[in-house]
Amino acid sequence: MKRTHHNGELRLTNVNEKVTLVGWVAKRRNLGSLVFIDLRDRSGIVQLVFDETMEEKVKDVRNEYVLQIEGIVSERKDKNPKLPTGDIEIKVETVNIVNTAETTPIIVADETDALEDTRLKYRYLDLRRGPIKNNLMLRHEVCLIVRNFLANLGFMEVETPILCKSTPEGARDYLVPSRISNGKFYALPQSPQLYKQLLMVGGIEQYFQIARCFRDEDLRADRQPEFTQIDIEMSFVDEEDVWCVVESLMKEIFKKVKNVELSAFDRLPYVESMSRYGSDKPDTRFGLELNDVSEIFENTTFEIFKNILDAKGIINAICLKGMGDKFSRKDLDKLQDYAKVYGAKALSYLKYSNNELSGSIAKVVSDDEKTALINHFGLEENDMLLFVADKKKVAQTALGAVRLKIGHDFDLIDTSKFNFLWITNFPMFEYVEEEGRYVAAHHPFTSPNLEDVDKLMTDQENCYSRAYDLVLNGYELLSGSIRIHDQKVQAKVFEAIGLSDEEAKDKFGWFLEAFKYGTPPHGGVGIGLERLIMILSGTDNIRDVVAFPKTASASDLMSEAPNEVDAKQLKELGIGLNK
RNA sequence: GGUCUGGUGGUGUAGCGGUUAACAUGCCUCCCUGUCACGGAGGAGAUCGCGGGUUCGAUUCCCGUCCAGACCGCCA
Repeated sequence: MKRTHHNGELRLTNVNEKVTLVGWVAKRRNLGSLVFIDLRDRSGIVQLVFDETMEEKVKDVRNEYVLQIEGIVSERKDKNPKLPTGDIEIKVETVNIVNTAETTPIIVADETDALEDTRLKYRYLDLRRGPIKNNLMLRHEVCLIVRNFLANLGFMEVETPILCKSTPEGARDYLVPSRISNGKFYALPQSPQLYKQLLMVGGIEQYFQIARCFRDEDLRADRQPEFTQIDIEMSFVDEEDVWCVVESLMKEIFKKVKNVELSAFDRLPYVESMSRYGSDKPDTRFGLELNDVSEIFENTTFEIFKNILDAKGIINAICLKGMGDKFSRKDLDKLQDYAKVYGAKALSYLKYSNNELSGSIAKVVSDDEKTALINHFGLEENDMLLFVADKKKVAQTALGAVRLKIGHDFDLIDTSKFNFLWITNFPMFEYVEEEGRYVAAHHPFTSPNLEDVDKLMTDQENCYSRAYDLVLNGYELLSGSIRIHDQKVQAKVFEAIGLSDEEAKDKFGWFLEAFKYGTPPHGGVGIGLERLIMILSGTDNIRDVVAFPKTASASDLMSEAPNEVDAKQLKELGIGLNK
């Protein structure tokens, strides 16, 4: 179909040119024998003018009709500074109505109307609008940068299987029944983890893939059941090598997309991140750091604090400078409810005013303790302290969540910043009370810290790993690790998480078999592409950066997937219906 | 699995124990030669998500359910 220009690109320099344009009717303004039509294509909008000789031909044209027109680019008398093409318009000479359109359920031209569920049901109409389309274009641009940049560094892209063997540990798998082997199942990959490690065994040395991953877990504003990972793995490397590649990749992306020069990324060990921010993905664009004030209450007579300290819990506090008068009793109750969501039993507070501490625990805190608090925080008029006393992890995460909420609610966050932060030295294991055992905090192929290898069996609690996350503005942008390449260490790790030789062989034997034949030291990362695009585009909703996303209940409002299938299909798969 | 919020013309909202269910926008008809959120006149369009209960009477109150969203659990 003939077309000489893209609508949004026409400028004064095109004046007097004869052009052929195509697109959708974004808006029409009929002034009788003079008609204006805004014609939209992917590049933008241009105004068409139809004079009295043309009016008859377009009088039945409606929004979203598809037109092809020929006309002359002309300079406007009244320019529209709001439009990139606002200096010119097209005097139309011929018009071809290529297709008609019914009245659309959402008004494409009005980008504020319609709630998200309606927009999702008619996603193809939502895509005609600017915001989602621009995010997809940005995503495309980033993927191109990634491919070119990594290829130039010597990485090669390899596709790994989508139909995989189900791995028991970790996220819930999406299962695919096998028709040829009734009763057996494939799993969709949670990530290409095992395959990319086998590529390292296979001598690929530097691999990457823009890989689709699947996890059958509940959704969140930043989580979809299927998502894309920029997956990278490298042989003969340690942490510094991996971090260097990732940093330079991020610098390239931010330079090209945002024209921002990133400085070297900060690093923070996991334990310190938890104690200072109460999170392993801290937003460091603002302060309000957590303080462990347990020592001040060492000899407290306040029963609740005493019991918590006796049970090896901690008293955590944050200091809100000059904000005491910003919190009413009701606000503090609400904030306490918020802390309770994260498992805290209470959120206590003390306000400092007229050289005195008052508040929820003022009566049960001794004068010595008050003096110690005032000195510790250097309290001044109208400062306020918030406390969570609990098991260490609860005290940290609950107060960390409160910290973040206050940061958001009081606009303490400098949104112009991009704070990259490596979180390092993650714990190797995590104790799961329900199962009564330690599990791998990352995955069981993560290498322990070399100095902690001896602790694998004796002191799991204090065993740290060579896993790392890259955090950007409070989002976990990627996870990665240096993997185990030594079979003996691997066997110890399996033993530590209570996996017998037999079980390990049954579950991962196909994978471990490969490690017998000369495995290079290797490591890598998986970068969450959607989260990166979210931050680059400034949205906090992952659905805004996915062409056809799922709802919170993992369904597609447009196609109505998942759906019931024919009994015949199930029979072929050897799956019975409980009906 | 849990907590919370929402569901009213095509779309977005208002409302309320008894209404002719309101407003904006979109849609339809007519008028209009410089609009660009065009303007003007008129019109159509809603069993108030679904089921049950309370009540003389429920869109409104209660219970259940479905859908959408946020969060906790979960996400090696």
